Amino acid sequence: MTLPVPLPPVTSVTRQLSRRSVFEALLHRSPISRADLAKVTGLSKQTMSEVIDAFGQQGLVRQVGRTSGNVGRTALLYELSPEGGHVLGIDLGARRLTVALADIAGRVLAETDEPTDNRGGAWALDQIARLSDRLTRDNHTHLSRIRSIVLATPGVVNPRSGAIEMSPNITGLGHLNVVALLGEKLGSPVVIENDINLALLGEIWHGCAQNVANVAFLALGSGVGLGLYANGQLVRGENGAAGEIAYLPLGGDPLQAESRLQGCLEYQVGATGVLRRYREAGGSEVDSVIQVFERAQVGDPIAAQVIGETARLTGLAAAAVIAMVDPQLIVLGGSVGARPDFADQVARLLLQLSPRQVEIRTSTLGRRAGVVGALSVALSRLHDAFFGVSELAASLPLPPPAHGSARQ
Amino acid sequence: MTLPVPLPPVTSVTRQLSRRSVFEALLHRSPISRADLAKVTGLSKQTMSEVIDAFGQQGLVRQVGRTSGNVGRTALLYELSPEGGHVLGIDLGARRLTVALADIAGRVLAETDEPTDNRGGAWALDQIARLSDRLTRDNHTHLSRIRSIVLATPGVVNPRSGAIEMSPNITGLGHLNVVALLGEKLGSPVVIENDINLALLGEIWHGCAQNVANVAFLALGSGVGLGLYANGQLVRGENGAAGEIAYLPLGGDPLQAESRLQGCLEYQVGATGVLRRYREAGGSEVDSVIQVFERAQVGDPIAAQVIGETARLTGLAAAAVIAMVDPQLIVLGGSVGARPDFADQVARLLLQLSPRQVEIRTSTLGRRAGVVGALSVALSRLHDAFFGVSELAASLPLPPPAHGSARQ
DNA sequence: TATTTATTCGGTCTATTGACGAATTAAACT
DNA sequence: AGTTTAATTCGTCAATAGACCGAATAAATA
Repeated sequence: MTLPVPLPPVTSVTRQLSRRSVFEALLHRSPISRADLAKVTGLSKQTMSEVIDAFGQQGLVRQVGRTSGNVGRTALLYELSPEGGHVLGIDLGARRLTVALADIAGRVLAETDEPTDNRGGAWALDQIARLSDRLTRDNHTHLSRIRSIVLATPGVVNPRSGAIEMSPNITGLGHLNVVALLGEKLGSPVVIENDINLALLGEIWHGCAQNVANVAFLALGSGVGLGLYANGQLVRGENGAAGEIAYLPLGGDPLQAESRLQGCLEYQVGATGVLRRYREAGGSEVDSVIQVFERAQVGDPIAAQVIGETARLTGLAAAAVIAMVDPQLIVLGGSVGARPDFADQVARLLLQLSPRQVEIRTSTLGRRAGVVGALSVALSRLHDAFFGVSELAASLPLPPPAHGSARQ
Repeated sequence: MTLPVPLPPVTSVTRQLSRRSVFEALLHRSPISRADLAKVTGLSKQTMSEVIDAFGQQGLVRQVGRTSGNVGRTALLYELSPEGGHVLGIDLGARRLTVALADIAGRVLAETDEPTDNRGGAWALDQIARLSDRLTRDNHTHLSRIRSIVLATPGVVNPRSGAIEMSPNITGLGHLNVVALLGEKLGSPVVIENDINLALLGEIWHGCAQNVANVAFLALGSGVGLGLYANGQLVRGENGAAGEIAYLPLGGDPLQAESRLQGCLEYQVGATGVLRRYREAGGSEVDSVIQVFERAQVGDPIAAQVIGETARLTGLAAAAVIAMVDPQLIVLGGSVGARPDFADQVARLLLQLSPRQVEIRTSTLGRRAGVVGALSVALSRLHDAFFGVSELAASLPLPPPAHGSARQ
């Protein structure tokens, strides 16, 4: 165990670009020799040796053996070292708290979960700190070596301040400065992101939506929500409220009191909505949507009808998503949405609802999607902190209109 | 008039970055002296002189006078030269063809229009070539000096191939390879983009949506369409069909034949839909939506009711946009949507439909929006061709999942 | 021996720094 | 008032450091 890895010293832009492309190659092709790295990146062998030396001194890279069997001198092989830094992904759900640990190379080292402390607020934050501390210690590292943390939480997360603006399911979280408190407890920069957005990114990184630039994630569980990924970027919206489709004006009168309170769509397809409709249609006593599904499977016609209506409304929401953002793929997730029988019904309806056919898949990561997505963002943030060129990547802004623009 | 400007010779990445930031400063602050440029860009005076010299030799920059009145030596002032290159924006509408000319600094030099050749197809392309040729000659330049052309057209434009996939309003355009044909006629690279997307970009550049990162443009005229701008980027969708909200399942039964043919929403709020509803409600003989508005203004209750219903459905569509992408601003455009009386009705309805209030504005560029947006894209493409750093991808791609990822 | 890897050396390109002359205004002095 | 001096700013020159590459060379191995 070496000393904590220092931040890389300031280098010139061009060296930083070289470092960046070497890092990227190491990320995707390790273990790899310096000669191969030079071929892949287009840099010279000379530059490569310099960069690898610097990486080695920072603990970013380690040697892992050498080639054999080929003609010519054997080559030393290198890979990213776990010493380079670790990241934490945390999914703070209303029922379950999950924490996962990965290293800078994106290797998921461990994952653990337990029921969320139902006293909420500060207790939940304490619980996060405890669980994170244990997870790191159990895996030969320590909180002080964590370089980036991302927290998944339900509710609207302001993309500028990081504040949680609506968190109906976890009590007393909206009033806390979670970023500051958790950052202090854990000793690393913390970023908060909406759980559905992170579930989407999870599916994109390790799940059923890999290598896709335009995806929508439609989550249906106790509530309803949407994650949008367009042009290879997460769409957060101006206030972080993109994807809050509870208020989509579908499935009922959007002006009636219930719609305005809970959201028109969620009033119908949210868990309480499904149970209400089952009850009102004369269904027998149940206390979870899962039970309605079970009833339907054993032949309860009322349950089947209620679920069919839920699928119809979900299909309408999916059709709206397709019409508006034209994704290549829609992933259905959440405790209800991820059920294959349910997804099949939605997909069948979509055949008639939308003129352009879009593939429908069910979430492959399930409950893990959020925490995996949190890891992916934490990892990206760590990489950008080391090798970011954010100020360069943007397109040139156009000049504002001049006052004397010609017309004819 | 000098010789055609040669492309800049290949330079190193770091010099290219310097050139880029000098160009950007010139774009936004000209006329400006070399000393000020050095301060603004952070480069040294020495480097600045080298870059400005190179720009001058390429014809990108010209001297425009000198400072006076200040203490110290006078400074020479520089600005981008029109010799640096011109761009064309073209809006090929079903009724009107508009062409506009700008120089590399974003100065709009001229704009002209005439009725679209209603024979469509190849005739329209010939007409574009004629009008473009005339516009450039009338403004002391020539087609051969045009470096970038963007064409606005109704219909779905495939973002990868540039092919026009659905163009209901202009006959015989879908079967032509417009990019190749027009590029050959005009002698410059041509890019095609959906007219509503470009109208949105026009409002962002020179209209009512400046300095906003998340905007939606809701166009209501003969048809209905949407342009989305999120994270400072246009959302095109996987097939370029983002914003094709004709098929949004609002305002009627999305499964009925008419909805599946024309789109559920457009069947109601498109021009033919409005006229049909007015006729079915017993309204007197009219042949344009404008006339229905005029009737309503002089007290025709049926016309008022029909327009109110149109506004209600437009409000529902806007509410759906707000719920899904959370824009900071919605711009209403198109011959119907841009009417202030109509927009007021929509805005009033939105107060009740959406829990979060979003500003509504009407298009300030009107019919010019498309061509202005085309200019802005043409300009951005020219800038990127000169100073692009596209190979420096914005974010490092994460590694794909390894096979042996840990769990516990 | 042929081939591949890794290192060393020299050359080029770019950017920065500090010094300097040129040009101009402000202030001081006769 | 007119002239001289100081201060300030602009742009260039020369020297230097960082980074890259290519060629030559040494090392290792089938």
